[in-house]
Amino acid sequence: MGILEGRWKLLIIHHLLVRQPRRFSDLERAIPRVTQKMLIQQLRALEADGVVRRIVYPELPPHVEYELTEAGVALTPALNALHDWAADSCPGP
Amino acid sequence: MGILEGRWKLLIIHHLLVRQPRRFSDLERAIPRVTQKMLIQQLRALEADGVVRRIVYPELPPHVEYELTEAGVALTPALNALHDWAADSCPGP
DNA sequence: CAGTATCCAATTCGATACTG
DNA sequence: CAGTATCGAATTGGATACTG
Repeated sequence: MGILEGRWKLLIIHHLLVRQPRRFSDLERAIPRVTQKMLIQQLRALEADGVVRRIVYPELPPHVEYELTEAGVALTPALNALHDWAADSCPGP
Repeated sequence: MGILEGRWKLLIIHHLLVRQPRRFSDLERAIPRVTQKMLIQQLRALEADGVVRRIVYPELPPHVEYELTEAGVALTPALNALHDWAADSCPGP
């Protein structure tokens, strides 16, 4: 375990679950306060953990897409459960 | 969100779900590589987040127990889902 | 037993600038 | 567009010693 550590991984996976695939700049826009550095760092980590797949289209300008692997998609129930919990237990006005 | 960050929180909650309540030294033994400092630190954070309740028995020697609040118990489905996912997606030989 | 207190190393994170 | 490089600040984590 420990695969889901880091402030951004859950958010990244969440946004990939909402819409797939996503381009790098797409994710950048979807997650407002993340820096490029953190985004790429966490994406690489998720890739290394087998949760995210990186697809490069050798075009100009560069085109890279990210999508969830099967293992990544399999996180859906867990993320939903976490989301529900957060909605119930961390109510905001 | 971000309540579950930190290396130990999920472990602490897990052990509290397994058996409640737990004394401090209990948790210390249950989580081998945690230091006292980190354990108390994370427990305080969980307490502040309303996930864990701390109960002090004014005895000698001191006696303190920790248990999950309702919000903490409500994490059960999420933790189970994560556990299942880990079992499926991070297979070890 | 259930913590505190210190000190120090390692890691994380953000801002900024630059590149193919 | 999709990164890489570098720096420094902040946070986190561990070891150790001590206390009511």
